[in-house]
Amino acid sequence: MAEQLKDLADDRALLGRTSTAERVSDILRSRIAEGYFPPGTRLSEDSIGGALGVSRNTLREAFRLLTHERLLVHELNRGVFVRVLTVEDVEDIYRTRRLVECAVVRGLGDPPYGLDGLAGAVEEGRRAAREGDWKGVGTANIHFHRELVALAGSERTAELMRSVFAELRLAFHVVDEPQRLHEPYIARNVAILRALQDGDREQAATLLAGYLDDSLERVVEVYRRRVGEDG
Amino acid sequence: MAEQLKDLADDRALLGRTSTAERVSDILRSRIAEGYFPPGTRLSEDSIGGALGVSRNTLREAFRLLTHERLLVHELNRGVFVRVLTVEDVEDIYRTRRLVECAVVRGLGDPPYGLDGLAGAVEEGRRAAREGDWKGVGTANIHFHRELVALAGSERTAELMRSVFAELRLAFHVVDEPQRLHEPYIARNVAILRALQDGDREQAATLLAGYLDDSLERVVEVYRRRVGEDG
DNA sequence: CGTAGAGGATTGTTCAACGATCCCTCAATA
DNA sequence: TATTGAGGGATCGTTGAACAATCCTCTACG
Repeated sequence: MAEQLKDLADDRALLGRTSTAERVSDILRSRIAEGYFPPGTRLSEDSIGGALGVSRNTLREAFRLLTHERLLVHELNRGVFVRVLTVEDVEDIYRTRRLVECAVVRGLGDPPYGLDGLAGAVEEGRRAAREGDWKGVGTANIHFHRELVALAGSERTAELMRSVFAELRLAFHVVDEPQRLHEPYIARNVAILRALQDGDREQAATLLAGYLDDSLERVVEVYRRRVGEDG
Repeated sequence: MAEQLKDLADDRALLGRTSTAERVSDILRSRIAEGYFPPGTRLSEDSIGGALGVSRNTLREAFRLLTHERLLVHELNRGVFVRVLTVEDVEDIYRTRRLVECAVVRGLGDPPYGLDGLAGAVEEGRRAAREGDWKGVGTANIHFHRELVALAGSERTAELMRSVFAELRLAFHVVDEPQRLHEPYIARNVAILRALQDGDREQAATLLAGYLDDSLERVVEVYRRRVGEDG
């Protein structure tokens, strides 16, 4: 009986998630992720609310959710806009990634670790690369690093990094050269995974730091050309 | 001229931030932080909205802001409550702190560092202790660690930890033995500061890790007695 | 003593309205 | 020509009200 009650309690989370605002924010989030709403786009309450058939209040709640995820920015009396990352934002994202991801790797206990998720993300990336789906490679890459952070076993840390990765996607979308951006890192993810499988945390952390530095450099280089102003 | 325009641009951030919902959430946030609304308190829409003279819609928007910050929990059809942390929450908070704070210290470049903020927080704690203001000691302690995180120079990391520290304050209010909780750590903060002044990052990180482990143990020990259920 | 049900109170959601603010346009002026 | 200022239209911010859904309490009954 206690077991069944526990299962029901788990399902409850699914039920409670039936909020209209959350569904709206899910829709908008994927629209933003796929580039349907490019960075800088203004999201009007009237037009979007009308198109989706939800009230302004509900829509504003959805906006607030996405604003908290830093995907939208809110300007008083002007509305919400899809975030346009500055170069400084990108640098801060990588600064945070380097800090947290390397700390996660170095802070792992003794092996073996649960590396199934990481291995799955690597495989996902290789498959996408074979099919020439470079955006898919980028997504798999983000999955890899999300799984990496999950190894720390901290809900709060995982949530922070989830939002950081979502932001990073905004930058990728501005750059829009997915192959050049993501292809080189498939092999490096494999190397990191291998180091972890060998239980060599220090080596994995070193590889990871190098990876992040290179990736930042590459993103920023293209990014500067794209966004006119500095940041 | 360009200089002056830059200064003005900095001030602009101050101008823009005036939304009723945000001001309300500021008020509630500090009320919660100071313990005026202890964990578990239900925040009624009618009474609070009436007392503050804002409409239900606006108040609900403020509630949502604080819910996103994890200071309130929302129960469907029952209202919002000041969050009651579980033991697991406390453990995850300290897991995150240990990960991030130690990584910040280890990741510092070469000395000297800008340690004025840290030194100020230490002094603030000592002064509060002299006056027997143990809650003030706790506040100063949080300031110390906030300044520590600020050394990383990452806006995102700082914001994450700000919210983590705000959560932690909820736990302190439940425990409500401020002297026993905070007094032992004044000296340890001094030691950490001294290690940093000497440029010995590794020593500082070790002290910090020990500090956090002890603090967690102490909080959890008292916390288990306070909250009836497990967590 | 335990349970079912009625009633009151509170929240969930939407809508309409009004004031405030911003943006754009256009004319006036130096 | 470039700058300033006024006006109009659009959008946002906030409120108040309305009604449905849900929860809590208390009563009545077996």
